[in-house]
Amino acid sequence: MPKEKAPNLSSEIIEDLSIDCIVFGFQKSELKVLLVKHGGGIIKDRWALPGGFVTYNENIDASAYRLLNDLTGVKELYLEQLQAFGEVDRYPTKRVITIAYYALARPDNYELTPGFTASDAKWFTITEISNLPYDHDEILKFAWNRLKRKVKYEPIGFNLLPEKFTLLQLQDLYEAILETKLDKPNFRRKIMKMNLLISCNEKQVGVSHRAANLYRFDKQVYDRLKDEGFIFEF
Amino acid sequence: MPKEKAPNLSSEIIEDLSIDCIVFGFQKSELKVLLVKHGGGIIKDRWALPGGFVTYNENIDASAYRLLNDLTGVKELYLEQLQAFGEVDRYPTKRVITIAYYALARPDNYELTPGFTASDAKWFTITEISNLPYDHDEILKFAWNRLKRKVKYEPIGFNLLPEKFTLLQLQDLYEAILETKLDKPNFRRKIMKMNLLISCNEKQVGVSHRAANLYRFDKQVYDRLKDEGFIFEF
DNA sequence: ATAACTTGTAGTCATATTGACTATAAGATT
DNA sequence: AATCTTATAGTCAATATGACTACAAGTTAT
Repeated sequence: MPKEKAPNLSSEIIEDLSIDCIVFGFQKSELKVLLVKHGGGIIKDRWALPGGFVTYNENIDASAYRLLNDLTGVKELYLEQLQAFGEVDRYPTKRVITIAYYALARPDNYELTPGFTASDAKWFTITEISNLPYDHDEILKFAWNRLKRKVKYEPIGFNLLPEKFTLLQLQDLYEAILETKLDKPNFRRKIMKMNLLISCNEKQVGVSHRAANLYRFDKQVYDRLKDEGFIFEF
Repeated sequence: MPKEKAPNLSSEIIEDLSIDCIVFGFQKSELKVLLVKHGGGIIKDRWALPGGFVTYNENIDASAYRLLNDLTGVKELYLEQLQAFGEVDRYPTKRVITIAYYALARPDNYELTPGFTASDAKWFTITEISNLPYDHDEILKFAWNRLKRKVKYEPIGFNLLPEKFTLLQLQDLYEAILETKLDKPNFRRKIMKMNLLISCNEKQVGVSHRAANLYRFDKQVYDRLKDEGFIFEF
């Protein structure tokens, strides 16, 4: 059902409203974030969160998708709004309020193709990121805190892990997000009791130790738990 | 530390950016929401969430406070941002993105003094609210869902209950928010174990049945739990 | 080939928590 | 005095938790 509204419905940008995206990834047991290098403008050659301006004729969610895709080539991922950041002086040259979005993705699934205002795009280990321009450090911290809280009442991993994964990989993910160490047998017991995982009846290959069983998420249970919410104290 | 930035730093409004506030209250065992009647404009005489436009020289948080105070007289309450709502057609005459805030308050603490663009201000029982203009129904629903989720990992009640309250009042609050019935002895046991409540060693007066003990929140524990978060499955 | 090492997986156990109750207390009202 | 209503204490079986131990199944080193 397309909706049309007459006034100022153009693809001109709204001067004072931008979008910034935090895309989390998980790779080699580390939590990653996708950043872009600016090709020009006031922060030329600096790494920052992918973002840009909203236009009059697009929903803000659509704007986040478009910008992320144009800047990095990443698409078809689930973006969720975090919140707006609107300090008067957060942007140096004029008043710009930004709406932050975040997403979870598998870095290996994407070939990064920098474009639009981005001269480069790259996954960074989250703990090694600092001194981002504007208030991007604050936004990133906010996003990470949200993620830390989120993993306690919603299943997570579906968008971050390969389709088939071991219990240790899942545990590593939780440990990377929460920045803690968890007890292996207890983690396993807790996860298995949720009926969230289906055994693939396959073992991992190419590891120099006893091969672990591979699991995949039961999408039905996953979605149900995501809707209902649960309580997961680690 | 005042901050000054040169361009477009004026008290002119940002045409395409508004604020809407959901103020929750608790009164007579019911969850309430503060609405205002519009004194003019395109929804003259209709009840809606208190809100208005942001100006170039104020932070968005400050804007929310200002608008709420100007419209209803309510002030000195803790506002927290929910998120932005930015469908292209959410506002009829032009493109306006709104940032929603919510707060918890004690209705009895405030004398409502409608002003600015509001001709009236009133507390409504949440379950009786419907057909708000724009996307305010959606925003309200979103806010309530957030509150429902929030009570499960943060203490709540400090801003909603009178200073001294009974365990049943606290339980009524949870029941009103969550729209469920809870078991009295179990609720009591769970709450008491948190060390969140301090007995006032006083009984309620003027009730036509056995008077219950009065409690107040232990602010230290309350704030600590609010920071740390906890897990509360009812 | 065997030992040493690494990770996987099963299981133990004391303690704490939960949910569903029952029972009794302390008033107020009829 | 009987009958309400709400307060508050306690029971109990079932389940969950945290901190472990033990053993399995492979790889790599000697």
